[in-house]
Amino acid sequence: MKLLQGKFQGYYNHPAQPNQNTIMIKRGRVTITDIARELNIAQSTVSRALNDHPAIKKETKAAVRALAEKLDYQPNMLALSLLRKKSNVIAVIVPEITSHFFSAIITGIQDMIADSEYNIMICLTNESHEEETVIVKRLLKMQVDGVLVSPASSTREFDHFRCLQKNDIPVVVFDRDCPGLEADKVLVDDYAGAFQAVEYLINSGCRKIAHLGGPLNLSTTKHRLQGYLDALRQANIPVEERYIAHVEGFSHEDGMEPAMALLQGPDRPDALFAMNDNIAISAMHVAQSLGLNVPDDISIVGFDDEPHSSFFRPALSTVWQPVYSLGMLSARILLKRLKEGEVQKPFRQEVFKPELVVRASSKECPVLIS
Amino acid sequence: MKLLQGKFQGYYNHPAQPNQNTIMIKRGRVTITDIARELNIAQSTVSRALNDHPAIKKETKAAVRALAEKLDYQPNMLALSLLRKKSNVIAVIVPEITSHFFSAIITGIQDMIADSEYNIMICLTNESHEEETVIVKRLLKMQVDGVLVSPASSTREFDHFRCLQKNDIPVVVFDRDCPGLEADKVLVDDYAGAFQAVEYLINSGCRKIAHLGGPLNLSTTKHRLQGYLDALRQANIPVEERYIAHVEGFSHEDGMEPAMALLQGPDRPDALFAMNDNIAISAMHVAQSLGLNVPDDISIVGFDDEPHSSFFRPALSTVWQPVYSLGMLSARILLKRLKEGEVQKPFRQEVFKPELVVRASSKECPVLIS
DNA sequence: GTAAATGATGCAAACGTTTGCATACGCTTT
DNA sequence: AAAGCGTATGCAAACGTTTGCATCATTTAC
Repeated sequence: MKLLQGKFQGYYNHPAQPNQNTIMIKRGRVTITDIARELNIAQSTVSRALNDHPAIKKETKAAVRALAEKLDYQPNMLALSLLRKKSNVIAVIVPEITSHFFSAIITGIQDMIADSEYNIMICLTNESHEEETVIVKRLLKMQVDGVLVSPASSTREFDHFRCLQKNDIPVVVFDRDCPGLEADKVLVDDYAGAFQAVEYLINSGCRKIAHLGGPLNLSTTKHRLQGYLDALRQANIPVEERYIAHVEGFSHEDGMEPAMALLQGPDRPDALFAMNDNIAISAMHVAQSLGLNVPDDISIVGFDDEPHSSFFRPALSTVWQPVYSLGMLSARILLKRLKEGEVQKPFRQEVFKPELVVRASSKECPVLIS
Repeated sequence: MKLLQGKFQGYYNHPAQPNQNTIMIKRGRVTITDIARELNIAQSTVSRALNDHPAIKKETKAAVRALAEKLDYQPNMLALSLLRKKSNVIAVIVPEITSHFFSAIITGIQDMIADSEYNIMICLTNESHEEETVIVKRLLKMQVDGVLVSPASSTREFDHFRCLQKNDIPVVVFDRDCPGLEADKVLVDDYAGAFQAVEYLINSGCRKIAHLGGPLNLSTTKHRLQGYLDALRQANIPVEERYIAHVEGFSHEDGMEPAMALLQGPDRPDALFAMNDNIAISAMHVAQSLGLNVPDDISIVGFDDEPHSSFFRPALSTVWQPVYSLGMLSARILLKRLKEGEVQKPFRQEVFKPELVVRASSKECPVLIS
């Protein structure tokens, strides 16, 4: 390997060198200049004709359009984006999309944005702060126009999002809050949802209520824990540390072990409030495999109300969240920001109310909650 | 409103006119030219310095890099894309993402593409042929480099995809086939999966086996139906028209009515093979609400093996599909095509084998299937 | 001591579009 | 006939990069 000798050679043969052959064959995309040449007129005339500029003669317009049609001309958005300094891309950063929760939010976003001028680019962080920052760097280079984000569970500081804002890219935070970050936010009142759920469990007669919670630095799960605690306090029920477990992830498997520990531990709880439906379901599964009756021996309530949750036996009581609307509103707010052109400081903060859905996995409640 | 008088005025004030004020304030993105000006050197030198070109002095490189760092310079990919005629964007066209099926495939695609040079753009068709064609038009304008697609259930002809190919954009079809379209394809042997499932039901003693199928122009559901039919034929069981229903959509709600019709009809079936887990689950729900015992009165088998399917009671027997691998492979094939630079005609067609997962919603089978 | 090689940098074109301004023509008005 | 105006078009700059070639100074070789 003659390394030093051919030092330059390899370099100058870099990807984009104008290899005549390739360029002639490859990428035969027809441009505005092609049409102009063919018709013996200026590019500018072609451009104006295609954009229906009033200063262009009818006949010219007709001729241009006919040829454009015939050659199947497609405008090159890249060129326009460069000129306009506007890529027409909105990025959506989410931890994952396999849960119904995030995929439904994204569907809401999509539907809102569908007939705007924008395209959406979905980015998955896999709950990793590191991947999140890498993604943000990329988006910056890509010159995205706006960003919708629900941070990874491992993210504790938000300088990368501030970096976006510093570059005049509006950021809208949804579902998972970024405390300390000044931005438009569309959140869910997780505290109220959890409080409502636990209050209901108490009213139905449960006293030993356990909680399977999530990562503590995540606003959503933190607030759910707080709602749980406050509901207990309000009813003068002492909080037992051993009734509170923190689950690592958000999927079924993650819930099994903690659920088993709780249910086999001393002084088994008579109710369980899980931080999401997946965990609730695996807890129910564990309970039933231990021979317990749900809800007679133990009431179980989840969070999210995934579409299949009503099909479990017993059907899962859970807290419904307006996922689709949440996506729609987040997108709408971002679109508005983009239209305004990043003036107007005051950030919006919208909070959706979740709603308890009582099904069969929890004991009936003699007292109606107002 | 003096319409004619000011005819031009309004037009010439179009969006991108160089409004001095706005341009000065807005979009203060620092460019390579800024760095060059600051350092009193040529743009080209800055560019080469940043790209570690060997012909640039160490000191120059250091100075450029230092300033780039200080000014937080971010390369503008739009400009590069225009120059290279390569947007570095791969589009993924799917009917929806709320089902675990497609979202898991997308996760596979993402993971494969994550540390390549490409970004992925996800596009939802909502099972609509029209939206699909609109999306393809957009992608063409955006100059995407490659497309992964699973067509909408209402799509019957594929000229829009051919249009992509005509523009040198490689297309990889996954899961749902596009018959007649010449392209790389990554599919699942739905026929074999269905055959296996129904053969198993027969071996377990069922004779009156019903099928809840999907849209007939969709390759996947068509093949599942065919597998069902052939398995019956192989066992010399006559095919009964009244045991076959076609479900409109793919979600729980869509399955309820057809399931009810089947189970309340004359000569109730003793087994049911559904085209997906959602439909299977709603059928199970209907059966149980009618007081039937699953699997003693009726065996139920689904398709997809969604993560929660083992948590139903009884746990759902179903046909597992390698969704994640399917996404990975599709993406890998596309990446390879992109690297090759669209030569080499022969298209690949990969077919994954699904696998029957027997759980409790179907009677045990005395004879082991080889 | 001159020719050739090497090292470091600059110039300018290219990618495809839009758009302010200039131009050219024909017509009316003074 | 000169000035003015409206209509239709062209010219060229701009967006931010990369890169082939030219340039210039310095060193090396003979």
